[in-house]
Amino acid sequence: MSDADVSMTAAKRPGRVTIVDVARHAGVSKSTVSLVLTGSPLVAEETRNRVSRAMSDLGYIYHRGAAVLRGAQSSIIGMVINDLSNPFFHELAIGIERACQSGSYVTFIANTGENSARQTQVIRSMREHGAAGLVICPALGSSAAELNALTEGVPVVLAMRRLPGLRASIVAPENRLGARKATAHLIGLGHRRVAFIGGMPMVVRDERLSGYADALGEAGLPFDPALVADVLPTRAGGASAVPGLLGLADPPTAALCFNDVVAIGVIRALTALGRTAGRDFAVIGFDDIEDARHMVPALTSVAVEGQSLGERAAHLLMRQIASGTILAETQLGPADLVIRASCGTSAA
Amino acid sequence: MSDADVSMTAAKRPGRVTIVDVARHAGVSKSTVSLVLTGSPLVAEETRNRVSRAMSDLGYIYHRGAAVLRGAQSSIIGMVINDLSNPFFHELAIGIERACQSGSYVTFIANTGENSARQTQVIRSMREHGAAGLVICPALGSSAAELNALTEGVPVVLAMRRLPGLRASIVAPENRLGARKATAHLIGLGHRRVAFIGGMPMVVRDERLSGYADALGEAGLPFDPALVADVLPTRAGGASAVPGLLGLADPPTAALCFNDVVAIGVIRALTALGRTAGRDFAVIGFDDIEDARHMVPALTSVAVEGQSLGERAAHLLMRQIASGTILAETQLGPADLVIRASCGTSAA
DNA sequence: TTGTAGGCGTTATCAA
DNA sequence: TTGATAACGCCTACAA
Repeated sequence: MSDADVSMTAAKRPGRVTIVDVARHAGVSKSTVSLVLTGSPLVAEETRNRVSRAMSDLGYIYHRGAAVLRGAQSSIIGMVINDLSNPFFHELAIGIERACQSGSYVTFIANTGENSARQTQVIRSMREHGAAGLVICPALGSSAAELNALTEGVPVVLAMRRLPGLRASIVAPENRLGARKATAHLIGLGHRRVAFIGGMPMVVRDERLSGYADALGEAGLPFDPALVADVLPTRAGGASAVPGLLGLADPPTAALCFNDVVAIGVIRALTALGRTAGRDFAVIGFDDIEDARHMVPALTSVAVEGQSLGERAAHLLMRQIASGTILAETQLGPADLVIRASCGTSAA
Repeated sequence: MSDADVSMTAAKRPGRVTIVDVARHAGVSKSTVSLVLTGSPLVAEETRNRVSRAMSDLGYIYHRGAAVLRGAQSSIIGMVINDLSNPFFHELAIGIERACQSGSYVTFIANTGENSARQTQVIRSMREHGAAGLVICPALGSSAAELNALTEGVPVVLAMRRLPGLRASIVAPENRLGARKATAHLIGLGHRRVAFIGGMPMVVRDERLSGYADALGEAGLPFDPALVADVLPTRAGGASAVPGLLGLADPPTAALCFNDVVAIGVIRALTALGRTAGRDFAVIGFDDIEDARHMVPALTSVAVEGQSLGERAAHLLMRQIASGTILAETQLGPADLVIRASCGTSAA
């Protein structure tokens, strides 16, 4: 009880207004203010109005941290995204956010940039801030064991990318089926040499590659490793694969790309080499980002509905938070081929 | 791998590990644990190790909310973005996030979708969660008075969009100058009828329109309201303006677009009408989003460096948070014309 | 170098 | 219907 403290208090910051201040101003106890805040029906109409007026008079702001400390449910949902510069993940994030808003949760977002060390940091940080649940698109090289430890006690939904061994729910598209349909379409157009471009070693890529192989097998075509280009799933990665593929002794006439961003890079590289996608070379992407339909030529792609995938992930998570259970449930979304100009109408 | 639901036993509700648990496990007092947490040099090496081991043994997670309640600095920075589906704002957000990370702040993001009621909600929510500062791209129709009340006591930096009357710092590009340079370039190519497409009534749009008018005036050309299309700053908005403009008695041969997204819509509409941007009609965008350089034709645009703008906004904010002051400082960033194919090399 | 005693803003429990 | 009081997990004194 020092005098110094008292004078400091008097000169305190733009004094944070607390329920005690509100209570004094309204002439009630702080318990009553709390009852008003939590919307209790026990408080008299007259009193409620007086308290509400006091709150706006004083510019009171609810201190959620204190409430959570006392035991209230946290309303924070954390989103951990591997690559926000890919428009697809951005669409996914919008969907998650929309659903969270309608459930009156607040989203926390972090971009890991495929860096698993950074991912560890941000997940820890979100937990320190009391996140009630997490939607994670794991960065490349994530360790399931580490993530399990890090997310102990909170529900987690993986979006798009599975991570074998992780105790979490999963929302993802039918990658294998989608890739099979796309490849079959190219084969149906008369292509016999179809490349698969892009993607790093991880489940999504393996699934899409399997679908590609499925379609080749069904058509009696050989799986030629020379036609599979392991490049970064970026525009630059896609572009970098093209010269090598076209320089093969028996070059491909079509390609299924790991995602739309890669496809955009491929189309750009083709253009630079004087070829036209959809006429000289068929290109199909994956994800069907919004840009796909606005490109020239418009990009044929496998639509996975990023926004609604995000919404479903968020709903699945919110359900677990509300029920206090942690599930390991898998929801598969559609992957439908949307045919546009970039794959042409028949083999060149 | 079945997708059947596997529910794990949930909710060991009363099981939060606190510093008291850590202290007991390590055989020290909770103050000592606190000292270790805050990195105090006062604690013995041996003790520190024992405590650290106890923390990882028990899976302890720091409770930042409790620390903030006690008086620690909040490490949350809120980003309030008007339209995350525009790649430009996404680049801005990445820049903000990167800077915040390097300052060991955590970002909170919310997309208002140009809805000012929603903006009020999310700002209130961020404050309830103890945000130390806010970066805001105000939604259309924001009220300065309301925002002033809502952000009382925390530093705010407006990014891109000013809001007259708001007590806040501002980081924005030289819109007027950039628009003037772009328009002058079109005029220099021989165009005499230059349209301005897109944008809603707000400061950014007024600035860019003023720059456009400046350049017309300098060249002795008239400002013709018929050439100014007030459409939504979206792809669809841009596309919708084209037929009307081309149908004028004395149609434009070039257009400066409010932003790149609008320009993309314009180019698409031109293509649909059998015209080619850069050959039959010159198009310049604004912002220079990453996609601009990958389009066909590549989009001439006014580069405003979204990521570095975001970084500067974040730095300005963090400086204010650290110093405990609230400034109203304006920082103007560059707006440089990047010439690519979409504006052609001479008037058609 | 470590331990003890509050108190931050809120809510839950009990009384009144 | 409202009020007093005790936590929640952490940090800042101050004492040992």
